Amino acid sequence: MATGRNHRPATRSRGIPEATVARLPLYLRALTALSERSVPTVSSEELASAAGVNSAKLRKDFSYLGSYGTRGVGYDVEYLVYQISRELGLTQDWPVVIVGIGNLGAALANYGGFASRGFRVAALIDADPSMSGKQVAGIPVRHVDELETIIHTNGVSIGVITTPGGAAQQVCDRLVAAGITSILNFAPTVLQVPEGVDVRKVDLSIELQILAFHEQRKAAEDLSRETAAPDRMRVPAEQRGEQGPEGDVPAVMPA
Amino acid sequence: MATGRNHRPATRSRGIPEATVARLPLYLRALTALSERSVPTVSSEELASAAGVNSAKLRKDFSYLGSYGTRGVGYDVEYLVYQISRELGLTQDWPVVIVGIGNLGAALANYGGFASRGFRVAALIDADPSMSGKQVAGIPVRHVDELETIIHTNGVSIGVITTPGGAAQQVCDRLVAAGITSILNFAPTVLQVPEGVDVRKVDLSIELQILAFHEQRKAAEDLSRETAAPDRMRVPAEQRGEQGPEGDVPAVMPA
DNA sequence: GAGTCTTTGTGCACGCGTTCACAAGGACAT
DNA sequence: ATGTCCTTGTGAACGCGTGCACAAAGACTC
Ligand SMILES: NC(=O)c1ccc[n+]([C@@H]2O[C@H](COP(=O)([O-])OP(=O)(O)OC[C@H]3O[C@@H](n4cnc5c(N)ncnc54)[C@H](O)[C@@H]3O)[C@@H](O)[C@H]2O)c1
Ligand SMILES: NC(=O)c1ccc[n+]([C@@H]2O[C@H](COP(=O)([O-])OP(=O)(O)OC[C@H]3O[C@@H](n4cnc5c(N)ncnc54)[C@H](O)[C@@H]3O)[C@@H](O)[C@H]2O)c1
Repeated sequence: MATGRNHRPATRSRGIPEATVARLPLYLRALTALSERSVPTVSSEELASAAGVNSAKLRKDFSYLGSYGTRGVGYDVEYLVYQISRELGLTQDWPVVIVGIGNLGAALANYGGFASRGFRVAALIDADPSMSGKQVAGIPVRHVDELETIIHTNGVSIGVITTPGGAAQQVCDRLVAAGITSILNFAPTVLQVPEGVDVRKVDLSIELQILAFHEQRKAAEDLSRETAAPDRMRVPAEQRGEQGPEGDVPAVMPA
Repeated sequence: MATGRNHRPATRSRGIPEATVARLPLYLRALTALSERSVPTVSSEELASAAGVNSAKLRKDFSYLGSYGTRGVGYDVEYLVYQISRELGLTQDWPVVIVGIGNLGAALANYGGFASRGFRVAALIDADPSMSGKQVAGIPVRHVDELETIIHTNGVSIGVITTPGGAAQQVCDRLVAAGITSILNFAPTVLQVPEGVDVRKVDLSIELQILAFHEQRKAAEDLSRETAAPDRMRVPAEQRGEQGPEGDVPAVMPA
C-alpha cells in the first residue's frame, strides 16, 4: 500500500514532468505521420493541433528535452522524432511478456502496433495446460511454470497482465519476483507492488463509468434547461427526477 | 483555429471534481467486494488501502457526495455502494455500441464485465460485409450502414471505437451525427469532436511507451549508482522520490 | 548590414489536486 | 450524564500543470 513514508522532495529528478512524459508518445505519433509524408519542419501550432493539445504546452514540453526548435521556423521533424524516441527509450528493444492468453490477451498478441515501436512480444504465457504449445499470432503459448525461465532468458522487464482479476495479484507477485519492474495491468485489480516497480492500469469498466457519469450529467442539464425537449427523443431516463440539477452541497460547519 | 474567444469556465460543473469522479469506480469496486463478503461497515483507512489511495483523499472524495459516514465508525458499505452507483449513473441501463469487430472489438464483446455495471452491448457494428450476420459473443454483427438506425432505435449514447486508426475519425463523426455524446476510443487517433461530446481514449501503445521511459530511467540510475552491474539482477533500487504508479491523466477533451 | 517577420522559449499567475493535521461529532462504557 | 475513544470531515498549505503573453532569436529580404 502506498501509505505515507513518501516524504521525498518528489520531483527531485530534474527530469521530465510526468504529464509531459505522457504526452510525448502523442507527439511522436503525430511526428511520425508527418515524417511519412516527408514534411521537413513543423511549427508548434501545427503539431499541437495534430496532437490535440495547446501549443504553449507543447513548447514547454519540448523545452524539457532541450532547445530543439528554430525560432521563426519550427521544429525539424526527423530530428524531433529521434530525440523523443531516445528520451522514451524507444531506440532500444523492449521484450514483453503477456500473461493470460484469453480473449484480450490474444487480441493484444495479434496487435500489430506492438512491434512498431520497439516492443517485441517475447512470450505468451497461460496457466491452462491445454493452451501450451498452441500458437497465437504465430507465437507459441508457454505454460506459466516457465515464467521465471522465460523472463530471465530474454531479459524481460515489462509484463502485461490479462488474466482474470482473481489471478492478477498472484501473477504480478511472480512477475516481480522474476525481475519484472514495469507492469501493464488489464485486470480489474489494484495491484500491490514493492517500491521501484511501476504499474499502469487499463480499465475498460472504469472508463465507461466515467463516461456514464458525464452522460448522466448532460442528460440532467438538458432536462433542467428545457422542461420539454422538442428535439428527437433521447432516452428520457424515466427515473424519478429526484436528483435535482445539482447535488446538494453539504453544509459546511464553521470551525 | 478556435483560439482565444473560447473563454468558457470549462469545468462548469461545480459538482464533483474530475479526479474524484475517476476514482469513484475504484471505490465502488472495492465496496462491492466488501458487500459480497457481507462486511457491514468500513473505515476510510481500510477502504483507501483496498483502493490503493490515500485515506484523506478518499474522505475528501466522499465529502463531495455528502456526509455519508458515521464518525467513530466508518461508512455503511451497502449505503455507499448505492450512493456511488447513483452518482455515477449506474442505476440505469446504458446501451453501448461497439464499432469495428476485429481482434479487439470481439474481445470486448466477449467481455463479461460489461454487463455487470449497467452497460449493455446494444449492437456490434462492422464495415466488412462478410461479417454481417455473424455472431460474436452471441450478438449478431450489423453492417455500418445501419449505424444511425441502431443508435436511434436503441437510444444509444455511448459508443466504443475499435476500428483501425484510419477509420476512427470517420466513424466518430458518424456516431456523433447520429446522437452519440460519449466515446471510448481504442484507435490510435486524436479524435476531433464538437463541444458537448466526451472522448476518452485507451491507448496500449502510449502506456507501454510511458513504462519504457521509466524503465530506461531506472536502468540508467542503477547503472550510474554502481558502475558495474555484476549480474542481470537488478538491485533493490531504493528509488528516490520518483512517484511512478498513478500517473493518471484524465483524458476528457473539453473540445 | 539593417530591418522585418515569424516562431520559439519561458516568466508568471492561476486553479486544481493532494496531503497534513486537527477539531468536531458520534458511539459506547461507566 | 459524563468521559473516553475512534473516525470523519475539512481548513489550510503546497506543489504540479496549464495557458497567457511577450521578449529573445534566428531566417529572410533588400
Ligand atoms: N476482454 C476484454 O475486453 C476485457 C476488457 C477489460 C478488461 N478485461 C480484463 O482482462 C482480463 C482478461 O479478460 P479476458 O476476456 O481475456 O478473459 P479470459 O478468461 O478470456 O482469459 C483469461 C486467461 O487467463 C488465463 N489464466 C488464468 N489464470 C492464470 C494464471 N494464474 N496465470 C496465467 N494465466 C492464467 C486463462 O487460462 C485464460 O486463458 C480480465 O481480468 C478482464 O476483466 C478484459
Ligand atoms: N488489438 C489490440 O490489442 C489493440 C490494442 C491497442 C489498440 N488497438 C487498436 O484498436 C483498433 C482495432 O484493433 P484490432 O486489432 O481489433 O484490428 P482489426 O483489424 O482486427 O479490426 C478492425 C475491424 O474494424 C473494421 N472496420 C474497418 N473500418 C471500419 C469502418 N469504417 N467502420 C466499421 N468498421 C470498420 C474492420 O472490418 C475490422 O473488423 C486499431 O485501431 C488498433 O490500433 C488494438
